Amino acid sequence: MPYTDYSRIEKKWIEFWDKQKTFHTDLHDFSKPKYYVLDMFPYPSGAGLHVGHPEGYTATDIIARMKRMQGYNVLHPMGFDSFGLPAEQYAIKTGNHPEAFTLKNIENFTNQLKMLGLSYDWSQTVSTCDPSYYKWTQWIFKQLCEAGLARYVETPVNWCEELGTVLANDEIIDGKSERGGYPVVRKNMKQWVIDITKYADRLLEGLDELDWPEPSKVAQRNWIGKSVGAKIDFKVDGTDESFTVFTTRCDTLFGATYCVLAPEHSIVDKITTPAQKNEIEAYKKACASKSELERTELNKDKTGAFTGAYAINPANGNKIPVYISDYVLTSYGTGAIMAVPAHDTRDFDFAKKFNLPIIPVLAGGNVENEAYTEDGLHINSGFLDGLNKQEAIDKMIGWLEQNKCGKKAVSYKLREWIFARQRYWGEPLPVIHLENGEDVLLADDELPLTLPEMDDYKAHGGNAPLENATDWVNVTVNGVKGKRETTTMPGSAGSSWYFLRYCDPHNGSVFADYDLMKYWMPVDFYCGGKEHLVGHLLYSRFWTNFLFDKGLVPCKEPFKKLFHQGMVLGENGEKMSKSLGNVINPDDIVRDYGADVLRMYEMFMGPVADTKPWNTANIEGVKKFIDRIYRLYFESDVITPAPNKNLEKLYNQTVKKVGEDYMALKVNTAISQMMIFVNAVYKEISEGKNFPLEYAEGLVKLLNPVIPFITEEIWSTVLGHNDTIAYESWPVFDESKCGEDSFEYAVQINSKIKCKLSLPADYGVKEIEEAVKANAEVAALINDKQIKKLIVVPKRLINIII
RNA sequence: GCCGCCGUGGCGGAAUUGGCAGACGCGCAGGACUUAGAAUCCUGUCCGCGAGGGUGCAGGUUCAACCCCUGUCGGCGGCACCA
Repeated sequence: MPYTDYSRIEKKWIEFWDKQKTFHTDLHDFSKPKYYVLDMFPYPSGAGLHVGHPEGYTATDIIARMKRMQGYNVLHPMGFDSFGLPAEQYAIKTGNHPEAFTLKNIENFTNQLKMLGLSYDWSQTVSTCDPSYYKWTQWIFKQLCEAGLARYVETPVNWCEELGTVLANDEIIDGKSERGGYPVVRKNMKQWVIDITKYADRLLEGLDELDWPEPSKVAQRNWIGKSVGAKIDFKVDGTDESFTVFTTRCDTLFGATYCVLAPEHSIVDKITTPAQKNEIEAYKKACASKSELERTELNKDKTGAFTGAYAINPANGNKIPVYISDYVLTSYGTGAIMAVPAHDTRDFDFAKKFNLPIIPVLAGGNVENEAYTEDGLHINSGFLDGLNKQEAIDKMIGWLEQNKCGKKAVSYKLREWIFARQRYWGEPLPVIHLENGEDVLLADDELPLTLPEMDDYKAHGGNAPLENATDWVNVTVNGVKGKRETTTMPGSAGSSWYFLRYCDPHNGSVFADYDLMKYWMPVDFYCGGKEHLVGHLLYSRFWTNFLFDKGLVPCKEPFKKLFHQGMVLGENGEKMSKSLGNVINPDDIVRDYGADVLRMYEMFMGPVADTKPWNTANIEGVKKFIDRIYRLYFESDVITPAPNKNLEKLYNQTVKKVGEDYMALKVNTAISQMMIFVNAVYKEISEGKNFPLEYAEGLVKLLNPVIPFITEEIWSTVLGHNDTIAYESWPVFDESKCGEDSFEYAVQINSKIKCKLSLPADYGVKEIEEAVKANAEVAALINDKQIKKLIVVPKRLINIII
């Protein structure tokens, strides 16, 4: 059966597209409106593609193909986020270079992607581990250094002994490393950080103008975590020392009955009284050795130690004790809090444990057994008594500023971006630490700083693997001896600007030409998983904003419209995983059914945005539909130029719906509409009618974005065209031919459907009312009851209340 | 604990966003073609014999609720002492 063997057709068109450079984008051609549609580039893992990849890639491919046909200049590139831990682990295990392994995987991925008929321009691809690419990653890092945003500082980090590296927060799950599940501890280390918090407000404001899913905006806002409050200074009684706390509820200051400092707070040693010294030291030690896991596990039970010092509550002059506790974090606010146990659950727990006074300052609760965290008018609060929350906050801020012991302040959850990994397989930082204590950046013409060849990729002790490359590490700058920085950049470095590089991927003198970016940026449609919301998507926005400020990029925001494809679950409704044995390999599906079937099936499963289970049985249904299309064109001779009025309306409706649904990535309903149309064509044929050439060509064009192989084959073989269908003009519809002439109204009596009534579609309310009243069937149903109300909605329904 | 998403036939999913619930497909049943099967082509298919009842459950708003509101149960994802 010829129509079940699509592999010949698919092979033919892959070669054709390659040879003809069908999908090559001339980046310098500004003659048409542009459309930049981008997938988040993959990490080229050794396992190859899984079925989740083709879902997102087919979705964007549909948009790219449609936009080309609609006359846009389309940039639809693909590349590889190719630095990363798996290649390094492979290198450690086998002693081979991670690059060779990575390049092999990239080749494999590329072949798999080509096999799927994705219309990427493979001559303009990008790979983050390519020195000609990471040269510019290093260059951008330099710009960040020069702007004072990248700094070499002592910071607490998540250290994983087993992996021998620092991990980002999102690489830790339940206090263990995401990879391998090894324990992670906190440790102070001197390393490179980038202060993304300087851009926190910009990143917050920028969200407003973006066409992103609202939940994704919410997630970024929460991650940035801006809180507006006040900083309040507390003097330490009997000393010249003081510390500052951050609070969002300065109005509860009268209820602050003690203060708590983070154990790492710099003032702790200065204020601790001799009598408390041992206790404080012991507690600090205990905290330092606590792993991330222990900290999270113990979050119910409060611990702490008394410094022996007292602070003065500026509102009422009361002497209140100062404690240290690890429930106060150095990394947020000022690392010190005023505790208001009456109205904060954590403070309440701590106060109960250490027997500290609890004074309610908000009316309405009972603070005997738990903190009262609702709102209430102020009590026990001097000049704030009787005020509500906002009034009291405003008044207190005024009072603090007047008395010079505090001021309005903002705090963010967003932390500095730790820009260093103790790994080999990443971009080297272009920095030399000189013996004289100076740190120097490499000159532009010394970039890229490439990775040295090594025999041993494993880290030893707490050192980065690059420490082993002594020839590379030890350098002399103007007679001064120095050592290269041996940590490398995190994975998210290279992926924070790759979308810019696609505008000009081969440029050797600048990361991307400004005019090219001016034309192509921003990305019009960006598709990728939700898991990158707070990492990659935030860092990319930050870098683009930064480069915009430097005048190097023409737009602040890189991704105008964002779309998340949903996850594809296994057939049992659970996440696909090797251990559950429910992994579907796309290669197998392509081999057994063909790429068109895989593409269409993945689109027909449900809306691209939804999480949905795989269902092999349903593939058969899609295959049948494609077979049906094949037979319609190849085995029937009903395609003639003559018009066929019977199909006119449905054809126009189909063109309209398919275009709309593709853009919204509700491809499933677009496909079902085309099934309806094909069914109607078959019906015409069975009645001896023809399939008009215009509609036959239109349908092939509508189908092409989803099933490019078979439609190219039909376009050339059956419809006799010499060139690719890819740039043929998109079918147009006539709105006036989409509507029905008549509408079948459901007639409800007391909101229950009783009968149907067919009326002309252009009838207004008045005409419908008259027709209803005149209708005998309706009259019989009403009997002779009184009509209390008559609700008529044209093209919807009729409801008669009696 | 907090934030976000989702609950519709035997299954994947539709429903013009407040207007005939179940489009389209799978599966199933019946028929045609066939010596027979496969493939293909028709027809039927939410439950109930029926009046009716149905969108996780219980309420509410409305002439009208899968859709909006309140509460509740269940599943998924993210964050986690953020002052």
